[in-house]
Amino acid sequence: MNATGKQKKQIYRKVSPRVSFPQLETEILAFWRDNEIFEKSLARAAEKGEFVFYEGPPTANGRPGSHHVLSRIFKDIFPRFRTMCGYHVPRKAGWDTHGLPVELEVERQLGISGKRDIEQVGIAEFNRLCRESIYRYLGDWEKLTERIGFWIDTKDAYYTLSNDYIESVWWILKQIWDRGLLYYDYKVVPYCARCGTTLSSHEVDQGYKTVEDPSVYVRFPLADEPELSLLVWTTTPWTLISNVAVAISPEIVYAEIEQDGRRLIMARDLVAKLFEEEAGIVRELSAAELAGRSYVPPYGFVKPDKQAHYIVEAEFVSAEEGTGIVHIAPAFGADDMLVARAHDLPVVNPVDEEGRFDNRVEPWSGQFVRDANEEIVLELERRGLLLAHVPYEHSYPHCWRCDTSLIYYAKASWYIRTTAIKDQLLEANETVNWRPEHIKHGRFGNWLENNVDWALSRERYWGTPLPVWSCPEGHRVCIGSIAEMRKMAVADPGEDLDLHRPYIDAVKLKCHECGKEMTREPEVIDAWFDSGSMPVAQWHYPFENEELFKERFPADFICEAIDQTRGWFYSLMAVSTLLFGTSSYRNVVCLGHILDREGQKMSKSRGNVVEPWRVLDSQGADAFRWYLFTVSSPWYPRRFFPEAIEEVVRKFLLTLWNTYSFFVLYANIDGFNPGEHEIPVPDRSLMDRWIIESLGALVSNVRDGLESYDATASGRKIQEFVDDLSNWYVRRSRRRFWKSGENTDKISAYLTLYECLVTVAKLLAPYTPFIAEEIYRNLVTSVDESAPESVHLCRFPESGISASVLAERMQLVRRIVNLGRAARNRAAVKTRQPLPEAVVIAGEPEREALVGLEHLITDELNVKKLSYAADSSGFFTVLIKPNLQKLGPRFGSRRPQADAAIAALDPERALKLMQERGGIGITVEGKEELLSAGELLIEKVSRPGFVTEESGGLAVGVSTLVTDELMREGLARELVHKVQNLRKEAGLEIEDNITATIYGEGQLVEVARQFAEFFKGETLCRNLDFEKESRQDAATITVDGDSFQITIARIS
RNA sequence: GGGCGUAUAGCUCAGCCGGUUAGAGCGCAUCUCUGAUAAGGAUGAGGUCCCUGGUUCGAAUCCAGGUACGCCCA
Repeated sequence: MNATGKQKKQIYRKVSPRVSFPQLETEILAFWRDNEIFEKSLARAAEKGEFVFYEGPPTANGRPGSHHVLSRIFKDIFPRFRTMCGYHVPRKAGWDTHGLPVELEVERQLGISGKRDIEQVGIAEFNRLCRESIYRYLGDWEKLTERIGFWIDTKDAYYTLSNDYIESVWWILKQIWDRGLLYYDYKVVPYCARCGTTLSSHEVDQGYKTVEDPSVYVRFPLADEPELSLLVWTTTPWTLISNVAVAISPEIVYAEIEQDGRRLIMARDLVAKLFEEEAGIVRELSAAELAGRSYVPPYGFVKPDKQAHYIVEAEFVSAEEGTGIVHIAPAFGADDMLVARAHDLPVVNPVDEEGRFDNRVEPWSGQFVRDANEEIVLELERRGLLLAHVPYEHSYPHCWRCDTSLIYYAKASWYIRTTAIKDQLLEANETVNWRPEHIKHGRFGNWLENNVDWALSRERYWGTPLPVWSCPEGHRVCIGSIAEMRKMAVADPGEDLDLHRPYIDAVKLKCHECGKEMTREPEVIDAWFDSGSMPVAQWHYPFENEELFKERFPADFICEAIDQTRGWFYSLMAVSTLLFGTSSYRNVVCLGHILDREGQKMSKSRGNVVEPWRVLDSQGADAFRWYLFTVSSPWYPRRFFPEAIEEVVRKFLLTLWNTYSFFVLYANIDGFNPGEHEIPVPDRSLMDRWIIESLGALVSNVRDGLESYDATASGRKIQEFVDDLSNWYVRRSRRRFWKSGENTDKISAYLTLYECLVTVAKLLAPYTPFIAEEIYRNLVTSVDESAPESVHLCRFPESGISASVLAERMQLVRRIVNLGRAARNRAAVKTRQPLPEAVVIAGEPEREALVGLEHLITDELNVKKLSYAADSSGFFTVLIKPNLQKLGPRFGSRRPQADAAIAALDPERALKLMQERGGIGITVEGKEELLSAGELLIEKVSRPGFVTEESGGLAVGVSTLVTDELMREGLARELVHKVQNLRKEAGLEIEDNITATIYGEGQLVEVARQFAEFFKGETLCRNLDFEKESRQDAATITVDGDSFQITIARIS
């Protein structure tokens, strides 16, 4: 019996209700590390086989931020869950180490900018610094990864910069080459002629400015009908020199017009826009009539090597502005290049890499193209080809480094013909389970539908070198392995060759066809190809690990943020589809972004990034994780700021913690060991059965949720359960733990609470692995030596509980309690003051549902008895309302009249009729209509003498009659309450016994005498004495103006 | 410019199929309970359900067009 205070050995480690989660987590981390728990979870027999996870390699090119925490914990939770379900879930880490961001970081660090600068530094040195730069932040990443509890094997990580990795990538490229899908061609890119460099779209975005360009309307006479001209519009006159065709749209109607004695062709709908007065339309022409006709080009500096200068049809031509006839210069426009490809047009490019006309363009040779615009316009005018010339203001990109206006320029690069496997890609996508679903046929599906060939090469330095060598004769070879390269090498490159530039560039091969020396093509490849190759390259397949690769392909689960749809999600799928014709992943969780408090994207430049360590050090990883898992659906963008996490700590983690510490406190006092007792659930109280059933429902819910990759809904369910457990089960069961002696009811309560806590710990293990471990270890491993040493080595709970009506019954109890409390509040009577009666106004079904649960209501409301009033007549005001859900469909547009007829009924009479005859007639637009019971809603309220609260058809009245006896009992409870506070203030332990002496006289002392036994039982008081004299050094207790003095002392 | 997503209380979010008085938590005010609790309960203040139009007896919900923000593409 706890009240005796006899000392027993503490079974469980004492738990302070005050806890520092960050400190606790540090201890748990040490436990995991020292005992190799992660390794053990991997080493266990996998009953259910492999569950394959692929780590999308982060670029460790800067410090990790809060958004990385988001993706990394989602990468963690599902593998943890699957592991607990009996799968073997290897988690190989990986690092994306190549690419432009790394180079830019090094450029910044060196204070240089651009390719010329880099080459001045030297590629060897530059790449050495790139390599260094990657490793600089790796430690930060590993530290954060461990701290947030992301279990991934960083010791066995793959690095995209390793020779093994590169060799696998080469092998993949060779497969693609052998199928003829790797080719070299022109692509039009934004280009800064001054810096001599291509700009990425991101860089282009940074440099848009509003500028004024000449916009010209130029005549292109038809070859076989020179007096009739096509009217062409352009804002880049300098590109006219490279014209090879004009494009028209099949959607547009064209017209021949006569203007100032000239006959012109242009889009009919633009005629009025271009010429202020109505121009003379001679006739209309369809695109089909025009297509294929030849015209006289404006310039003949460069002779095209293919058929050119005729009219083609293209979808992109619009009738928004211009003339509906678009001049095509494939070297200087992306759309133009597409048209050129489609029609096998020549690419004419008389512009050098510095943006100047070459010597073929005699008049302007050596001049920067945009600077030549003005003279070109004048020259056109002299020849009578210029029809109009108007300044045109528009937004145009400039180089963010040097402010030079960019040109679009055809650069040759290497492509993978992904368009050839588009159908396979679409098929592969069908096999993937996307979360959220809309990505599949939305963003990602659309992207696949609009697939264009993969621009693979980059004229850069720090990346996987393109394994293509060529000889002066134009023979080319793609190398698929180091061995192959060795065999063809002119001079053996040595064993420890770094496959990066510049070392690989020095390797020369001997051409199989002509015997001449082959040099490597200078490009490196897109870093996305590296990461997309990871299913193969992480294993150095096919050079080794064949078994491993086969076992771990494809992935069951991957997870990244939404910006990866065109990034890793695509590159991963494209590479595996190219190689094997299938997707490399089955399930993918696509996360939204983390925004700041204002809904703006977090970025370094805005300075609104929340540093993850700030959260981890003050609130801990579990809090961070729980917040991110449960605050909203992970695929929505979510606003985030550190204070938001405080709520999670208070609301969830501390509630759980206090429930746990409550259990440990009492279980230690009672020496409760679950292994020593067995009480079948059906033999326990309704309260116990209720919470066990709720737990069972929770288990199935969480299982279902995690199986379908939804952590949020089930996380919220856990939170609700913990709230119920703490604020209803424990709250209502507290006296059962406190009761003296050992009895079935008390043991039932312990067993029940124990089972709830242990199960919740297991359910939480994937979510909040730290607190779950703490609770599990203290509650389970302390009493069961055969239990797994870590919650993460346990099996995830299974639900064997079938649904019953108990949940609904308890729900009813809680609704009644809520109404009763509301009523008390309204009557302004404290809960400590007992009241004679609460009346539940409800029907027979409710009455039956409450059998066996009444004590919960009387206890909670502090009333002497619970009674029922089923028959409401005479006690209530009755209200009737139309049931719109039923009457809407029935009456349709006549419903307002029906509403009016119902409103005109006498509610009392209507209720009576309804009860007696089951129906009531009304008149709607002169027609008799019979309403049945379900078609009206009936509400009842209030009863004289009681304070009544009503909600949702249920009402509870509380009698406010306080008799003298009840008042004295209320005072007694006040006394107990005050003395309990004294005990607390005196620092007494919960199980300490005391003696007490009361000094003084008056009503309050009389109450104490009358309720002495009650008082002694509640306060663990062995001896209560009374003295008449008051004593000034004692504590004073005052209730309602009456007071006495009291001293208490602990019995040792 | 195009595609996809998001918008509900001061804040973070629920709201299924169209239905009656649009909810929860936090925060604020007042009251209250408690020998586990940093907790719990009650009441109150707080809403242009982003805007406009449409469908419907009835729209936060469905449709169309817009606005703002985010991502991707051009």
